[in-house]
Amino acid sequence: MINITLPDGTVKQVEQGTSAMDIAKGISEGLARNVLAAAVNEEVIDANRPINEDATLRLLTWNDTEGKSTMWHSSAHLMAEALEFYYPGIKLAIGPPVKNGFYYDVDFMDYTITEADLAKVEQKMKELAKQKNTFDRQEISKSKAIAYFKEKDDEYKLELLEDLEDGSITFYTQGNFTDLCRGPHIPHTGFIKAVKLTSIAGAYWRGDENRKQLTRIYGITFPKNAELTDYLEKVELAKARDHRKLGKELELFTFSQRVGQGLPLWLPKGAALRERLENFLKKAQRAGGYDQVISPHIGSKELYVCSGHYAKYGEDSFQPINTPDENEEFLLKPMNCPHHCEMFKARPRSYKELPVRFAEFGTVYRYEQSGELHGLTRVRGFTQDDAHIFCTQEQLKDEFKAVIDLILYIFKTLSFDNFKAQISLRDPNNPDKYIGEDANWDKAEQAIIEAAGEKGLNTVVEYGEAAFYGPKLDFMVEDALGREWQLGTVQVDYNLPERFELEYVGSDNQKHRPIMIHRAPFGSMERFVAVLLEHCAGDFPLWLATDQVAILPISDNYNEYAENLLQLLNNYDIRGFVDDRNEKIGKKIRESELKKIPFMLIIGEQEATNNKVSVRQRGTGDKGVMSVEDFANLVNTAIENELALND
RNA sequence: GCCGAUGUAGCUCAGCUGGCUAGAGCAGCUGAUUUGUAAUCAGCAGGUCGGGGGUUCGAGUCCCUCCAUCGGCUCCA
Repeated sequence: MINITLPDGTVKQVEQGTSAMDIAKGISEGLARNVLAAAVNEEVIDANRPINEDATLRLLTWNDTEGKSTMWHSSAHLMAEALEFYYPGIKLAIGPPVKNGFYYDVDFMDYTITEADLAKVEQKMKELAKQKNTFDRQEISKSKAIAYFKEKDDEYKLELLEDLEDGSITFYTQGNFTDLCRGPHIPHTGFIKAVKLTSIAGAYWRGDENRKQLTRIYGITFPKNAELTDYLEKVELAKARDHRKLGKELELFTFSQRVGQGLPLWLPKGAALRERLENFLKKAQRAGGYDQVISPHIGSKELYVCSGHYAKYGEDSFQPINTPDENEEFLLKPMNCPHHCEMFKARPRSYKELPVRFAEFGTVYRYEQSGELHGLTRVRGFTQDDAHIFCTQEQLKDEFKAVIDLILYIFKTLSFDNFKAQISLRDPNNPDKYIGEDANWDKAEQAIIEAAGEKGLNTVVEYGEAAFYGPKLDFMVEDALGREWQLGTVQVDYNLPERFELEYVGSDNQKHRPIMIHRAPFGSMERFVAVLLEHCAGDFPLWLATDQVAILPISDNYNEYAENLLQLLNNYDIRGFVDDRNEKIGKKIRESELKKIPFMLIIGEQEATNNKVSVRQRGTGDKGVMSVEDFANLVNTAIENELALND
């Protein structure tokens, strides 16, 4: 007999070799019908595998993320089976579960498959699912596994097998389909009730653009049809908050083929929004001891040769601009750091003035691959809320922590609660990607890890995500469709100070090399506005709203009173406009709501006579009649609350 | 850059298997209406159907090519 400990602490004694499914049946048949897999000692395995020793057990259902991914993994196998039915002889690469569903990478050989073909594959999957075929696990020797895939002529599986140890190789079979797979899988295909194949994309074998491009088919499955319907509705709702759609509707920005792809045009309302964000950050930076600087949009090629950027990115950048004079070459500024280094060098520096903090809303230009461009989140010309801090080794950690505080303040003010703090370190397997001394890298990585730890940040570490000149702490936020974007970033750099031979005179009257911190709390104005737009679905907080109030006269008899009101409100620093069109009040209200204006003032006979305003709030409706002063206080108090640091 | 898809008026869309002067709603303009918490009515104007080339008696519709956009991959100083 063995002891099985359940999550609630109860211990069940069962025969050795009992499966999680047997235990589930012992608890209730209903539960057993929902068990997709099992976490035995926190290792996720097939629910029908025997348990041979004392263990903790969690029965995994659709409500567990592991349950979902097990189902999606099995769904990838099911899709592969359906694909082999229609396209015999195709070669299968890998088919894992992902965040929302699964995919399978397939070499379709001479077949062509388009999105129109997906419907029949879906149908086949449903048909196969109904057969309730079990997923049968089989341990197999490496030589037999190789023989199987040689027979099948699948070079991808054979390549995967090269990396696997004999004795650890398993096959899973359901229906007519057998795949090399570690598992686990759901008990049988019947759990899959709803199927949606979402898209076809190209994907390089093993993520390497020099290798063959395979066809990736994405899909998602559910245990109930209703859940699929819900999911599709959610996706539609998410699309409604897409910043590209909202940006157009709210007239914040636009693009023009004639101007060029990836080059955003900020319209008046968008420019005003940006300005408010910039002023907000500038104020916080002034308090933090930063000095604003300004540098030009181009720089001599020599500058970037010195910084090392030219060697790294020169070929893949906008190419140098040549002047009428020979041998003069300038590059569009791809980053601000080299300029700031030259500013630091403008005169000798004393330890007494460190840290020096140069801040600049610096517009930079990068030649992003055309397929990479994406709304405002990935563009070719963008403005970084950049700053470079030059400090001593002793000051590094405190400076780093102050930057983290600044970023958290901004995120908090804008209610970005769901961010991920990612520490990006070197890829230990790929040291050639990076420049600079190993010792400096070690120091810099250590400083980031410590500072993040001391600030109590909940971080994840990603190896290989560092910049080529130094490690980073990045703040990632998801967009409406769940894609992650890097916003705020802090980077420690020992490299540029070396390359630019930056120096300060210490208290010992000796020359020392400062350390540099690159940081951008927003990341870039473009990407930040994009993510902010999707975050608030265009309902900006009051302090950021383009127009905070729409004054809506009931007829043009009250236009004059409305204009006077606007003047009054302007004196209270409240932004707004009078909708003096010859339209009915219902229409004016509707349009103000659609334009997401936070407050509406309805002005008619009563208000004009009593010198009052009738207040309507976006989304919530009529707030009653009040004096102009009371309304102004209402607005300004709300703004103060939005901007208050409440910790 | 690569794979797949899409591109019709400022916006959202219709236009069947190629066949008369390409339609609608909203927005715009003109006029009427003077209005009380999510769309007043009427009229007018607006499109080289993304660009170029081809097939055809005839192309928004079929083919080629380029451009842009969308979903991914790769990349992201």
